[in-house]
Amino acid sequence: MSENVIVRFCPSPTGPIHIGSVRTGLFVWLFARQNDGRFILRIEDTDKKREIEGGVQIIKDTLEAVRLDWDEFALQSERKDLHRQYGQKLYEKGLAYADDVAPEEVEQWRMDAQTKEKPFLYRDYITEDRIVPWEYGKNSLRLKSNPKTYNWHDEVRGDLSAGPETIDDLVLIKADGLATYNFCHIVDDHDMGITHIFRADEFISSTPKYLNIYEALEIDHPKFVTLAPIMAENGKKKLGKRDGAKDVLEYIQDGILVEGLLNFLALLGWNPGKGNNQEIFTVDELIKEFSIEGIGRSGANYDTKRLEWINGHHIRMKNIDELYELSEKFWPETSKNSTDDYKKEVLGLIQERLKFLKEIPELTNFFFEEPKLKKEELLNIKNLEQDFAKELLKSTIEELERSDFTPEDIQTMLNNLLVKHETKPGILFALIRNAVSGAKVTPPLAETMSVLGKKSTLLRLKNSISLL
RNA sequence: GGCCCCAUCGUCUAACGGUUAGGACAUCAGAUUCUCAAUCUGGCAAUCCGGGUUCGAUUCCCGGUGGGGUCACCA
Repeated sequence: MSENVIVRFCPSPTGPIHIGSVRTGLFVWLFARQNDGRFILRIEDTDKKREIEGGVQIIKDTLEAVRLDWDEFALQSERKDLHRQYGQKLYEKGLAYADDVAPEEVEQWRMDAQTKEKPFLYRDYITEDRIVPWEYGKNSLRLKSNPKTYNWHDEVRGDLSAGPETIDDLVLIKADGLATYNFCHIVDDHDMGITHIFRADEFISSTPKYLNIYEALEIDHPKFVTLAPIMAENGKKKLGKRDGAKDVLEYIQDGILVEGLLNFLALLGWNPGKGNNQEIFTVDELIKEFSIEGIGRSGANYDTKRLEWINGHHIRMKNIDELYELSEKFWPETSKNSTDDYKKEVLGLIQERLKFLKEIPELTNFFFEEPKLKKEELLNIKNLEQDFAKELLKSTIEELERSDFTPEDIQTMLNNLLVKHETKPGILFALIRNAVSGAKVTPPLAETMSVLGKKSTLLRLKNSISLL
């Protein structure tokens, strides 16, 4: 693409960041990195009523957690003098005005429009005599709009247009002296030299209003790149905070890898196209392959199963040392006295069946703690007689005492036992699995016992005999 | 309600007028000397409806339907 790509991601500090926002951030970031451009994190904090304590930090923490690094940071509220200057310019040109209509009255106008089943347009209600001199910080400044049909081009949606009925006299600078998003994003984008605006679907309908402002300001607008919304799982609603949209940090806390999450999000609304069926991407591959042409038009449903499948791939792509490092916070309490080497071996056994790291405790607990078995649980195997079970366990112990406990050797001995007792793996292996792990689900037996070690394995086998 | 956007298997999507409509997730079988997973093989499964344009429409146009968005001194 072009050389001097400058793009921005603009969350507002109103709470946890959900995946819809991060998806937008990811696309912006990928585009910047791909084009050796500049990625600006600009916090839209001009609504002080909605801002929450620590909101800015949450945004920074979240982006850091998913490794979207920014080249420049800005707080929009600190740029209010610039916004004021631009507002002043419009005011002097007669393209903006202040009025003294009270919020309550505006609310009445709105109700009136609603009763008439018409869209509420401020310009239909404001009258000349209500206009007053603009006093910055005391009253608000509104655009004197120029209602007409606007046509524009969107990099994803193509040619779009909307008629004059969508144009209105919106507030540019609020009575508190801070600009509205509608105004200051335009000023800041222009001032920062933004080349592409990535944003979601819901901004299409306000774009004509923005075009009106660009025109009044006599400046060009960046290229528009519209992203389709992400819909809530199972639902047809746009994914929002109230629809159970999860805080992105929660995914990380559940042990979804950053690579997995970004891979998943990238594929929600983008694909390499051209018959390219690749599903699993590293971050570097995403940077390389990403393209605006590959961005889809229609909304995508968020699908947990797919996220887990993708994440499983990324888990398996890690070598054991990397994965072990990532797994640090996920081990069960019972493992605290175990060595790193032992835990690494355990991890190696479960790596390929892990979808996210929070599953580690349930899959590994028996490696660290002796099973507390009841007799019925031990014998809960089809057609298994107690006496035969006892015989099998005794025989298993005798064999394994002579083993060097490599998985291969254990497997050989297990096979011998099958022949010797004329039984099936479904019975013998299930019995041993019960005795050794107390778990219904484990990695393959021989490997499990090998990692567990000779001493521990034999002890557990003996303990289970004493139950019978 | 006005305006705007969107529409292919249950889900994510490919096919930029000509394909037996492809892939993936999920699901269902089978294989892998045992469970679970991974892997492999196979099955099920879609062009919202109606009109055009065209020799030919998933693809282009119009209308409907459905879904989403928007109409704040929120972003």
